[in-house]
Amino acid sequence: MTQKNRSLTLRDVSEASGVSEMTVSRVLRNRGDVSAATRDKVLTAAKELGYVPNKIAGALASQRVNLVAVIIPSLSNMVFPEVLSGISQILEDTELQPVVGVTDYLPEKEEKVLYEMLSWRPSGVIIAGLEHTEASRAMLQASGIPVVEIMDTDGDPVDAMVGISHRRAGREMAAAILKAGYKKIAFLGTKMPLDHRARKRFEGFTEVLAKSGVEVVDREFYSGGSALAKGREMTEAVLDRSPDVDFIYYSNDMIGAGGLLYLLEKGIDVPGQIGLAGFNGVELLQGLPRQLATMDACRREIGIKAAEIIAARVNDVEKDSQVTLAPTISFGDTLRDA
Amino acid sequence: MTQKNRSLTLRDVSEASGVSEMTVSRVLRNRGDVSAATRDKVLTAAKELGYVPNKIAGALASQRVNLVAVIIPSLSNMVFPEVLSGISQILEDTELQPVVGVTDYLPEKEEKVLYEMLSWRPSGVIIAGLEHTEASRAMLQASGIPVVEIMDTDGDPVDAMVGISHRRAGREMAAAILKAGYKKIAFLGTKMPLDHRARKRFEGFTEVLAKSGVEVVDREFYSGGSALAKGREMTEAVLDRSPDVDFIYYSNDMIGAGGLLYLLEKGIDVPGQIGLAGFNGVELLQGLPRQLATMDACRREIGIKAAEIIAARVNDVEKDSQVTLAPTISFGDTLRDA
DNA sequence: CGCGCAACTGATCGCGGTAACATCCTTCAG
DNA sequence: CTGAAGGATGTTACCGCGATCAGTTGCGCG
Repeated sequence: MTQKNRSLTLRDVSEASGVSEMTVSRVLRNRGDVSAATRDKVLTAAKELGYVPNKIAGALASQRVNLVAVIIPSLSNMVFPEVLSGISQILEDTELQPVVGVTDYLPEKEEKVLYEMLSWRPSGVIIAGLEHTEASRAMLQASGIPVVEIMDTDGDPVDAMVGISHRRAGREMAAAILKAGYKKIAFLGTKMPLDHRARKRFEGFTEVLAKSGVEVVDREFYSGGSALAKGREMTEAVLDRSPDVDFIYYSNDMIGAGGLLYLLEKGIDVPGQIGLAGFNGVELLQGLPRQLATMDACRREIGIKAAEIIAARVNDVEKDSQVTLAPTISFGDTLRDA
Repeated sequence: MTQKNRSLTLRDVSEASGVSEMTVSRVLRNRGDVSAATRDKVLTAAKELGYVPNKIAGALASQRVNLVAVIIPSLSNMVFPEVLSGISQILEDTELQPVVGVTDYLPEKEEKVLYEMLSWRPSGVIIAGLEHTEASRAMLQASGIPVVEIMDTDGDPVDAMVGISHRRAGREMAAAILKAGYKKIAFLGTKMPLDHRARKRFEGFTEVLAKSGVEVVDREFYSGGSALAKGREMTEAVLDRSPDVDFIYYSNDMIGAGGLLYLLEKGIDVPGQIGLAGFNGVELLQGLPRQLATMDACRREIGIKAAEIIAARVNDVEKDSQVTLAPTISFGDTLRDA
């Protein structure tokens, strides 16, 4: 209520409470010895004025910024908010705070976002993926702060790395599908150049199929739009084109769910006539008529581990910095369990 | 590659390029006149060193921080990422940058997050809802920066406000349901004290029903878990308890979708025997066997308008600062269109 | 030929804090 | 009674940058 337009400073509080700025600073940060009496005086004055410390000045003076940059491709993907929640959970017990940047899967935007973030001198960086522009890698390298690359472990990290092997995830799914006796396998996914992890899953997938002399009989890619609807459309398109398909592997659960709903509506026997599998294990989809076969991507766990590494490093503790989690396959009701 | 551990400053670049720090600063910010020759020298040196400007120092010196605090309850709700995307879209064309804080629907956490954000002296605040703690309102008030409260317009804003009237949304849905001839209406929603907007929709909803002498015959609330599965469970529970229900109003589309899937499985005639409606109009759900009746919450639009207000205010342009958008009902396939 | 102006560059100061050190009291053991 | 130890506070010197103002140069023009 008592506000001109110049924002308050320590000096205002110090004048209001009759002590030096330094003492106010000490009180507000709970640092050093301050008598109970002055502490109260200061606290009261600060509250009365509605003083909010200026972290900009504080950070500059102390050379410490308790922010962790978290750089992810998208927020609407469901996957990343879960990673974030793992990160937040851990950081909540520290003085660190996550700050999120979104790249829309664009390397140049990633570079821009990273630059922007680094210019705030965060205490650490958590960044999705191992593929970055030359410049981005250089910045990360040069930043001198802990960097954790997450989600994926198929490649060389700049520093630390936490994730799963998407190639292996693809391989395992392929193996499970073959073991269950499916032969005419189709793949439906996102446009790939953008999404390295989906690409790697596909590579692992085809690799194992190839070893058994099997080839993907059909494939279709989408971008944009409602994933559920796209899954439906693409499934229809594929069945139209290749009626003898007996398995469809989707690059994510959402389009898989669309496909599942479509097939059930058509009265097709799942998993008898056609088997299905997705990827991610999104909790959101529990509640479908059938449980889609999928593979958990350990999203929360990845966030947790990554945050732990950063938190440890910030306190100069070394932590195991190459963590490969093992995704587990869940057969659900759409993949015959061999 | 050439990195000890002390981070680079303007001085390093200035020494490397043989000009003053001030000139380097000008080049890097594209401000003032600098000859092409020196500009190149500086840019080269900066790139070679991998210099990233320190915004902390810059912000302190210039008293300008190009951040907009965006405070929302949750990221996993689907609704908020969409608002965010509207905000980003607008801010991308300015020098402003959104920074997101999440409150988990907890007023105390909101207060903490707000405090934290304000301590970075952002240029503006976009915050979900009109209900805040006393202290939060005071902080917003005292901050002296533009504040836009979003999503909801049933109440008094601290400053600007963009959203829809959730009471009205509830009223309109109730009217449509009554008009279609449904009489035995149940409500399924989230635990309410946390979510004021859901509460207001419910209030508006019952208000209109009451005017026609109709009362909600059953209700059920949930929290946590997979919304789809919860919708399924709750719907089952309600039908068990009140078999004569002929309409179910869900507080969000996700649980509505769960209910829809459940009813279809049970072979119940929708919307003949039982009608359904949700809220939000989430694009994600296109692709369900039937299109759920719903009401668009104008999420993207809200983000856009809010960001526009902030952007205008930052440039000292006044903008219409109380925007009430009109949600439109979409009958889909689960509500008889009277 | 010198003045005025534009184009460019540099020096100084201070943004709002904090680290580190200095100072002033107490208190209490010897 | 003295001095060491330590608690409570103040003083000083930056942190890295940008606003401001003060040069410096070159050039057109009267």
